[in-house]
Amino acid sequence: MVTITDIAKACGVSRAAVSKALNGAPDIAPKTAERIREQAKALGYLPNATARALKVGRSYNIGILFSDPTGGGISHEYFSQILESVKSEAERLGYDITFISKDIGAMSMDYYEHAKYRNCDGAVIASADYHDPAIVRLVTSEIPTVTLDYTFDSCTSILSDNVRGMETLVRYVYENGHRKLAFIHGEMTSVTQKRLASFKKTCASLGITVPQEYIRPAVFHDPRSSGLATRALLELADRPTCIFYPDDLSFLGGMSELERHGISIPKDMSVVGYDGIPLSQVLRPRLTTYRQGAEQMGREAARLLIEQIEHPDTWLPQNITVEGALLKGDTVRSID
Amino acid sequence: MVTITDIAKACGVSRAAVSKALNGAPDIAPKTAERIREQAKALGYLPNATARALKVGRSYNIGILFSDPTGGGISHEYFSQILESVKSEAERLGYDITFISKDIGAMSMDYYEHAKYRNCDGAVIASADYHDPAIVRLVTSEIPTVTLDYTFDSCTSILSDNVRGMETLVRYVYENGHRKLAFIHGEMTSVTQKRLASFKKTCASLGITVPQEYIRPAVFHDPRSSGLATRALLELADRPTCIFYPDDLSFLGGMSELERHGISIPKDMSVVGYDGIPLSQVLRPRLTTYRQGAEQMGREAARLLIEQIEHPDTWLPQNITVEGALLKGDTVRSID
DNA sequence: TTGTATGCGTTATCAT
DNA sequence: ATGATAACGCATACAA
Repeated sequence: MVTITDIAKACGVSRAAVSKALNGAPDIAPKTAERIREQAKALGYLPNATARALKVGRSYNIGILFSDPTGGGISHEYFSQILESVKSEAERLGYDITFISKDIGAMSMDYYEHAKYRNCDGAVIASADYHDPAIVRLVTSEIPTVTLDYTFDSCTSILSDNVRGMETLVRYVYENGHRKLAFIHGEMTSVTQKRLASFKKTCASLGITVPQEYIRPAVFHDPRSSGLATRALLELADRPTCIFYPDDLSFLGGMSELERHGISIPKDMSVVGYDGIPLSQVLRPRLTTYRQGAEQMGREAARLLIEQIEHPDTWLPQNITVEGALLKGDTVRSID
Repeated sequence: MVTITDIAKACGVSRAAVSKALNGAPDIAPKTAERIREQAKALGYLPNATARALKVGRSYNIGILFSDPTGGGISHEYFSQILESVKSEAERLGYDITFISKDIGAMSMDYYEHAKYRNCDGAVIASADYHDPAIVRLVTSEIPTVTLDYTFDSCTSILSDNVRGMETLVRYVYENGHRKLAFIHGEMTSVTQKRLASFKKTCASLGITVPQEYIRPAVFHDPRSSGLATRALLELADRPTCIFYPDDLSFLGGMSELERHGISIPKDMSVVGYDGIPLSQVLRPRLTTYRQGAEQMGREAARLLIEQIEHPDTWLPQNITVEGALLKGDTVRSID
């Protein structure tokens, strides 16, 4: 491994001079700096992030925390997209990203401890359970954090516009003549609460009454549970004309259940999803859904986190809402 | 930040004693060690991975490299699954993972340089293009590496059993009476070469002749290109009875194209996919496909990489093939 | 059994 | 403009 000491020797200068030249310090003679840089390149010098981090107290590394109790958090397309965009934006700004988890090897640590252990300059958090004390500890620590889809006081958050998204979907369905809307929701997270509240509120403002039995619980990203909820809805004496699913993937469970009953989409039943993942627009019929701006959310999360890291003095917590867009698709039929 | 120096002071011992006690060194009095550990916990001490890494030359951090020229590498379910399993196995063994990429911030580096910069103890590589000189440089460097779905000399690799997988699919289709098999393949990677060769070989051994026009190029994970390939197949005077798709996701493109032509699956056309991602079994009809053992591949990759890192002396490169399994699904019709 | 001294690679402070 | 030196937090060879 070639270090600044090697370069210093080769150039006949001190290590300090090399460090300055390589970091573009002003108090170094231009031609000397040039000579040093050439020599560094010639020797194949690479800065050592570890040594630098130890010295300057900044690792240029940000932690990313995906916590999903149902396992495989990363493998949901919505999360993957966020991860990918956080990653590329962070890299663009000179930061690497490392996953943060509990219990690394033999040592048992919580998220905060893990982040400290790795000297993360900050952390992006995407969690299904923001009540987890370990998450709260990290968020309320001195480590700069940005949360996704949940707001803590004094912590920047990036929010999907769940309220408007759901309102947009309900209105679209309403405009197509539907008055009997059923809603299958995910676990009772804050996201679900927002969507459910928006669903009810929008229905109310449109003069639609939603019977209690039209609201069914299921599990996010779990087609089976949404399939069961669908079956329950189909067993009702007075069936809905349109079913809202917790997310696009969950719709697939409903789809097969409907098919099993010989019910055609959208001829006999209209449906809408949520998320707008690429998959939803590849299906036939294309799913009517609401696209969350996952890439933009990830990008903003990385950008704001790094801004906070680099300018802690002028920083104020922000709650940014990223707008999505209605994807009309073909699964909502216009009825009279 | 509380360091071993603080603990040393609080306990009235030297920093060395603290270090030894915390690392369970044998040459320290049990009761002293106990006292030190208690004090460490009381003070909320956390080891500093950066300082330790600088000292011992090991970062307990492994790099993971996903390179997919078509962008968003992580967001394909197959890759996500591998990432998730590499991550959890590595963490179980005491390692964190960091993404490695080109061009981090202002500095332009290749993969090798990035890995060195971060002092990665090793790297897991999943690439679509193993001819990329930057990848070759990393693989042939002194950094321990494990490759997925590609074999380099003197480098451990984890391979999906593409040859057997394709053979299994062909035989299954054959047993269901099909003799006119079309094959839509992805980009000409080594994976594609193996699958294509296995397809042709198995067909030959079963006495099936595959006309040139039954072999169509497309792009992995790109439903549109597979849709176009499907259309081309449908325009043939002598249509195939079964179409092989490059992967499960690509099948969706074919599905909508078939539907557009009023062709029902599997009544009028049989199809098979590849990958066996969860999605494929949620679709109706369930896709006939071959499941690659993504979780197992990731786990093995992490396990073998860390074994190599920790026992470089007794280590030999291995090429491990992870077996998959036929998912029969419902998209291959039995014909006479 | 415990402590002292040293160095990992870098940067920052302070002389020169 | 340049260099000597110390320090970041830790682990280890060696001395006591």
